[in-house]
Amino acid sequence: MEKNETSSSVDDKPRPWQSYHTVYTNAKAGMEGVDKEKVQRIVYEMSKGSKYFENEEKKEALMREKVENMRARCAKLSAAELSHYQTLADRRILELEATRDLSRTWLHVDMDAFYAAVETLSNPSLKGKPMAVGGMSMISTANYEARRFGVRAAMPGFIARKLCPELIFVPTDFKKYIYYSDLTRKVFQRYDPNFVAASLDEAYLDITEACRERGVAGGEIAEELRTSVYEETGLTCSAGVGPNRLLAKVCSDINKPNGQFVLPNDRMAVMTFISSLPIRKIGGIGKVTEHILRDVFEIKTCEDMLQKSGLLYALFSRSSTDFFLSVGLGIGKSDAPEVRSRKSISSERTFSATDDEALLFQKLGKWPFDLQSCHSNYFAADIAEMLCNDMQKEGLSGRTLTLKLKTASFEVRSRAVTLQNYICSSEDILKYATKLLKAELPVSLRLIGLRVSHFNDTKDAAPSDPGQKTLNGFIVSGDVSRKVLSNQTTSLNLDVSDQHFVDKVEINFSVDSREDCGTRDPSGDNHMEDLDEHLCTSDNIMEVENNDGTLCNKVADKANIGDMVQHNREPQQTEILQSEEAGSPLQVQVERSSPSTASKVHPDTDATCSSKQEDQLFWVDGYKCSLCGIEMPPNFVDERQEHSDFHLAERLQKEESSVRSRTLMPRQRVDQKDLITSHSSRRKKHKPSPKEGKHIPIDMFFVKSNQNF
DNA sequence: TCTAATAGACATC
DNA sequence: TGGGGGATGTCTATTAGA
Repeated sequence: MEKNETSSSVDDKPRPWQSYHTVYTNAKAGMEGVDKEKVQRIVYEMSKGSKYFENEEKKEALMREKVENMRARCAKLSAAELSHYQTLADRRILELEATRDLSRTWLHVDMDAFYAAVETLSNPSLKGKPMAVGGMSMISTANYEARRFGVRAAMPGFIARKLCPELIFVPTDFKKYIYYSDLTRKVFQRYDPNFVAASLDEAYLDITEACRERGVAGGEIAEELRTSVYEETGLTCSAGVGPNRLLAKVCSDINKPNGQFVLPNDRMAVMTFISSLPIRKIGGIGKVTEHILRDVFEIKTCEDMLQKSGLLYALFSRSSTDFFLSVGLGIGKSDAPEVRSRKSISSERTFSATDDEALLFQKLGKWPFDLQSCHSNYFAADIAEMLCNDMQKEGLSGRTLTLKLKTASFEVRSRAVTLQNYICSSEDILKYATKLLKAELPVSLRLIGLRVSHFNDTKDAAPSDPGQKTLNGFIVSGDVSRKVLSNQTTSLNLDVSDQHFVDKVEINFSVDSREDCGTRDPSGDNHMEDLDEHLCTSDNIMEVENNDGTLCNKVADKANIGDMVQHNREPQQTEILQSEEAGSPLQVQVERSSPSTASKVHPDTDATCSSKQEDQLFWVDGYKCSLCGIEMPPNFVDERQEHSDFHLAERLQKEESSVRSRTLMPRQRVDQKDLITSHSSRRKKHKPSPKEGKHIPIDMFFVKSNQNF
């Protein structure tokens, strides 16, 4: 619909790029004179046909659907209903108006093109030249010279280079940014010791007391602060002064760069300011919300929110409506923000899309013993380990693990499991993450992420520092090694902002909190150990494990037993396949096999129970399938078991087919093949959806499994 | 009916 | 030539279990 509207214009030439909505053409400071149509066309030309583009189109279609649904709901509202909702909305507006606080003065400081400015400071030859901080895949910041070409943050480097061929790319260097950020924060602290750092380059200051003590207006303080920042860092910043944080932030953007804007603490002034303010300028209203509000309700400015308050009240949730109406009134938070503790911690990596299952598992976590000599790539990435490191640095343990996946077609999925006990070790994270990932296979992925939430004791958890979270993300994307990350994070922990947080929260990173990490839950019961029992239901196997010292050996033993048993499974084949059809976990059957039998057979030497030696599966060098070459580490017990089962079923089918082929007609042979394929794909694929029902929590799954036996 | 868990979407820097 | 980030929080819808 919108496509049709925009695909032709005055001269009737098709302009398909006009319907490709990207953030890249949005107004941003320094982009006022940009030829938007040119930028849009180049971005479109470079994007079309790509998987990313296709996904964007899908998202666009979904958004249109949302708009249509909402329009339909609007149309269904009767006059009586509308009047009812208008009454409710009017009442709510009065309630919100009563909360308006004009007694405080907030200052929002935003450093101008911070990373780019710091880079120019340390390399003056960049001055006056278009420059971007980042790389070919993504840029973090562009200086104002580059912005004139349409280059901006969050734009892929290769598109930026197309827009501005002379663009200079500078890699991110967070040590520098943290150093300069610390300098700015030292200035901020002089005006508000409890300032709120929103990121490395942004902060909110309550300057009410500073203004009162010195008998000056907010604008004067802003001017003085900006001068101090420049004198002490050589960097410019912009500032906004207003009665609350929401307005102060909007104000700081008005005279960017190196400027400021003061909104008086006066209701009329606020309402006038708000009346023509585009909704997109408000923090919290992004591309999608703007689109919906504009296309469904014709809301373009903040004032329009009040005009359409009845409809908003009718169609949005209470919290969304409250937010929209507050925006319409220019009301924001003006009290000291409560210190929020961190709610989750995560780590994710983007890589070249692959459906190589071994590779995907490898991205998730490394094997718990040294295989470097076997396969150097196994240490290329290790998300579980990185997450574990980050958690340990902050003394966190949590009981919900979420696996995030981005498919080759840019579709984002998440799969979560909530455990009965808290985890923080990389082994535990890897164990559950592997289960979650396994259930998604086969799949081609370009990103894997892990997040831990539901922390052990949120009261004692570290407060979230937006500066740090940003830092983590960019350091990793900026080709900086984990070692650097570690150092920098440590350094940041000691910087001004964090002292500031520490002052406020009295965080306790005591040994106790670390002791809570791992497999022990607050009650003192060790559910994780229980779970291990469920995982490995053979008492005999447990004996072997309990007598064993290290985890590595435990895992390896488990795996070997699985491998060994595999070679003895031929007589049980019918039972195994039936069991699987019934939904029973195959691994349990296998692991219940007698270790004494297993111990007689070595995977590499077994030749006793196969009719055909060449069809036998064993793990070359302990990790590579002898039949198809797929690589799976020994601690991937279940995966290896399933893999073995697959080959076993395949072989049986082959043998059966070869017998039948002597008597079957060609068509019947095809049917047989279909049968195998469908069976095989059914066993591999399990992709639960909200509609289909919930994931069984993993620990519950194993408890149930155990009960079955 | 309330609550917790899950999944996806959206937003920010 | 191909190449489109990472960390975190909030909200909403849906579902299942207590």
